[in-house]
Amino acid sequence: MKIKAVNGFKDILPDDALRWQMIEKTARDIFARFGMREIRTPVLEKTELFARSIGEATDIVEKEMYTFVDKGITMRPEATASILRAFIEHGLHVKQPVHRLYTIGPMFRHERPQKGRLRQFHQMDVEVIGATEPQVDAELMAMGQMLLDALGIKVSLEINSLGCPACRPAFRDKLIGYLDQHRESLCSDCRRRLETNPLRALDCKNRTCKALVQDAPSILDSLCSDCNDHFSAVKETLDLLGVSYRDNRFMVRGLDYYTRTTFEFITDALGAQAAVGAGGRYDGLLKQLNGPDLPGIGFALGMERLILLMEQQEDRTPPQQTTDLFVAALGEKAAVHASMLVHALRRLGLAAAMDYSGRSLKAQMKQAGRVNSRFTLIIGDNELAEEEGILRDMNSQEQSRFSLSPAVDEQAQQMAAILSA
RNA sequence: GUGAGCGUAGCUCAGUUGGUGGUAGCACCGGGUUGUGGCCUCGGAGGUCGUGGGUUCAAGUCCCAUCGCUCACCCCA
Repeated sequence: MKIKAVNGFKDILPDDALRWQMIEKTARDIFARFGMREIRTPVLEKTELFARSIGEATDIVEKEMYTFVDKGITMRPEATASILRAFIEHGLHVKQPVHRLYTIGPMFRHERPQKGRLRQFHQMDVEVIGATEPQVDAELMAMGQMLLDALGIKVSLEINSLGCPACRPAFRDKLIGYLDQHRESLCSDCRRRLETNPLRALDCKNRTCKALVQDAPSILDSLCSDCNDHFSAVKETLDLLGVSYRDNRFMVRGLDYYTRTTFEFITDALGAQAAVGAGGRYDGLLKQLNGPDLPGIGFALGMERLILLMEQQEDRTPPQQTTDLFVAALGEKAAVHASMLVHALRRLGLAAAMDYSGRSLKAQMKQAGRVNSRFTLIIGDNELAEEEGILRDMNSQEQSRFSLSPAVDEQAQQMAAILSA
């Protein structure tokens, strides 16, 4: 029986890794423009951290976590909790009033894998801690949009407000009242949600529930004046920044800690997985974790989903690794010269390669093409005798002579000059 | 946790109502070009048909089980 990767865990092979690097580079660059600084936290945390932040009654905590029961530790299902833990543990808040942080890495959830959903998946996660201003909410969404634009991914942005502890309970009661009236028409899931998390009935996909919910009381009508002002200011700022969005009063989030602003970047191109990025404000969460009473807001982008969309939507060809010079050597003496030259070139910062198997020139040329070599230097017995190799431009197919006579280091300098011209 | 579908070469896949010898393309190796990649052409190598059992004169093909994968529900990035 063959040993294979475990279900829901995927290898990222060399042909794909360059795309990952490109996405991460683009993200880091844009995050830096917004003053975000990287933080890296462990993938393992005390189980209690996630239970207390994400919420005991959420699906994630109830049945999706990879937990070492005997050790009381869990592989992170999301990044926010870990970042806040680190923030609190190291007392970062005393250094400055507002922290802008990001992290990129793997998350783990024990769900049934399907398109765009894995058990180990990767997120780019951004958190701003210590700022309550609605402009920050809008700025984060604008940043997300900027990144998605840079990657050539088309999505739409939907926003909502979930209110705060001052106004959400009243809405919750109103909603329960309404749903209870129509209890008979609700699907079995929603009848259960009525007890556990009535808000989630709002984005039920069942057709009759969907219709029913259209006439349900709207959270937006129940917001307290502070929350209402906040939400208005968020939208105003989005308008100012030229970020388009759509109100979606039915959008709720699967994590308990969200307050006020929530948002999702969604697509219809990924089957059941609509959200490629999502987040929101969590103003009471730090205090709840025994930290300072600071507001926070953040969001995460799903790397695998971004990649699926890019493969589907992109017009340009994916990046490929290239080689500056391939040296094709014929015979042992030539191979010795080649290996010294290749090493000297690498010392100078160039990507140089050769083949040690002593195969035919044709085979070596083929290899040069395979590694996307810009130039190939051919060294055979004739060339050694004349102390001049043949330098071939692989694109134009033009060939010229290259002196092999001075010291190897000087040849490398010469070559570097030619390659950078 | 629930439901459906699919497992043939490294990859993508043919395989007709069960009928002898398992396709092809891509990729790989070699020749045509005795020292020149991509294109062309010729050849080569590469398989326990997921695994186990059953039906049958005969199973890649039908049945059962099992393992694996995929998609969907739920939920989520």
